[in-house]
Amino acid sequence: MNTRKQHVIDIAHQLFIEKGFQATSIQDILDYSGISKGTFYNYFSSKNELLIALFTTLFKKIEKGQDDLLIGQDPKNIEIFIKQIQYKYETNRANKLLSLFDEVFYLNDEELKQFLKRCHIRSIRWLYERFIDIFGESKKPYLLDCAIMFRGILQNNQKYNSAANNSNVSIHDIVRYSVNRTVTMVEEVAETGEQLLPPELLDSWMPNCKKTNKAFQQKLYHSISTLKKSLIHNEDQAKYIELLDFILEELLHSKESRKFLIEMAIRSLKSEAGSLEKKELQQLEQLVANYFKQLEEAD
Amino acid sequence: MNTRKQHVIDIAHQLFIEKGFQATSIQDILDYSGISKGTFYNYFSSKNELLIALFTTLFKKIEKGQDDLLIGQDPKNIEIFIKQIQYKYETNRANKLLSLFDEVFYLNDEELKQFLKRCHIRSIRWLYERFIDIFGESKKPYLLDCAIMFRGILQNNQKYNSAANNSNVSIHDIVRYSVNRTVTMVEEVAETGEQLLPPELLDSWMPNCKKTNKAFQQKLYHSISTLKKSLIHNEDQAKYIELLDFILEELLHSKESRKFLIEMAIRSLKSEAGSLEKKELQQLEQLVANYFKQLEEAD
DNA sequence: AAATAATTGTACTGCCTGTATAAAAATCAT
DNA sequence: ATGATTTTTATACAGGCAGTACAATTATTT
Repeated sequence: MNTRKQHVIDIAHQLFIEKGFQATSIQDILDYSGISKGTFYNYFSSKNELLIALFTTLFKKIEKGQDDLLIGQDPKNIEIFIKQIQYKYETNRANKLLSLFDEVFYLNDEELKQFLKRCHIRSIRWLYERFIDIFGESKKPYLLDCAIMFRGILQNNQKYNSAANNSNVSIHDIVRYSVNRTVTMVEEVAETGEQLLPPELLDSWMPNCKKTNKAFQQKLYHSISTLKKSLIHNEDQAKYIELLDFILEELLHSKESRKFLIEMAIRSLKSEAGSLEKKELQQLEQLVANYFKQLEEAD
Repeated sequence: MNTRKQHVIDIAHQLFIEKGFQATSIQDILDYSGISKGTFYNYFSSKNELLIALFTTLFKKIEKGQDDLLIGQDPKNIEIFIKQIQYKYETNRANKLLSLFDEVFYLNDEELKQFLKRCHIRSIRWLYERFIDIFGESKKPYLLDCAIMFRGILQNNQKYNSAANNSNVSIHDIVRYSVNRTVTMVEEVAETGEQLLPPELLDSWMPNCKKTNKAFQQKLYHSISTLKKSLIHNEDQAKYIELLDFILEELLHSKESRKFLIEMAIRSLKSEAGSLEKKELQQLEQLVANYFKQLEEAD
């Protein structure tokens, strides 16, 4: 990667650590890195893209560090696992990755959200597979649940421990404590047979990005809600809202959206709309047209 | 409370559920509730204040609901506890409270953050005290850890279960499963004597809001970082940054800030500052003056 | 040296939160 | 009921933000 671009990422990372993502303006990044706005948008199409680039490099680094710890070692050895987790959390802490991750997850950007979800699932899957190494194939049906709970236990212990900053407990202690709890849990649920989520779910989570679909949903939702808003004080409000809700429903929740119905609904709205809504309706029409075009291409 | 004001809160709540807090603009709230901007800012001093008002009413409602379930019942009975937790999570889900809470925690507003932290600690304390009811005084030293871990287990189980929306596991099952794990954990740590956080910490967390202090910190930090930024291309950058960092350090991390040193530092900066920085320096001076005044009043 | 690509500076759009204020409407006190 | 006070409205405004547009300049390739 371009060293200049990497330099911008590093500066941004530093600023995100100090002030948080949302509190850091693009102008801040420009001032500190000494590049111009044009160059920034030549490198990244948006602030969120920069964040994705940052996360990508950090996650790669962490994954590599974790994998290196396993090389030439016995995967069954739980001490290695502890070292791996400890490494991850120490790196996270140094980079304030967890806060950043939390802060950013609920931003109103489908692409970013999908990316973060994928990272998330990836790390759960990693845990799950390491648990198979450690606890054996026979415990498999319970290990997704245990991976999820281990994550919760560790994360919360870590969070409250750093809140109690006077505490002299080290990350190593926290990891060991959390692992100890998990070992007992695995034994217990394997004994009683209790299960919440079957591990097969992981497969259905992984490839299922549907990125374009989600982005479409967001745009669609935005368009419909703008239209609804512009109708608030209209006398035939109820009728129009019904039509808009129908379009939404038909596009998102029916197995196969009926194109002619939706087109008819939009036409009907257009014929009675004021000039203000007309522009928005045209956008909606375009959006729907693109959606169907894309569907046909996929066949 | 004013019914009109409550109505605005309800409308806002609905919008936050549908679109999220950040994606809902004040204009949206005005349009849907039919009030004017002036009235809005008469009711709430900011969007964040509105959110605090919303959280306050919701939390009160949940706490009351939980307490009502305990009336006339045996506090030792774990079934009642399960019902209480189930009630809380069902209400949370209906109100999307957890997402809202997560979304909003990292906004750049100290007052809001302090408020949310207090809510957080409050709920952990509630768990801890219920655990004392259930598991007995003898287990007390381990019950803060267990409350924290229970929260993590439950929250994660719940999160992944709703992600796997095809799952037919009910909230009740998730709560019961999580409680079962916790019961074993309590026994285990009481046996082995492992402890991360002593419960006495709760007391030191609770009253210690230091709201004004935190708000001051935020303003101070902002002021210093603006000044730093304006010095980026200054030749004596390093010297000034050193001075600024000293002021920050002395004000925030020394037991008793030495007023005369800080005033001297600011004077020295002022004497050599450009006109641009002068305005910002004056604000910093004012901020520091107010801080010391407040300290003296507190004595 | 010419052609191509990267970078800069600046002005712009459009959205946002929050402020200011004068006019209108509603409520209260006498 | 009327005069005083508070609440509400409408509207314009300030300042900050992300992102776009584009012509002028500087680097890099060929």
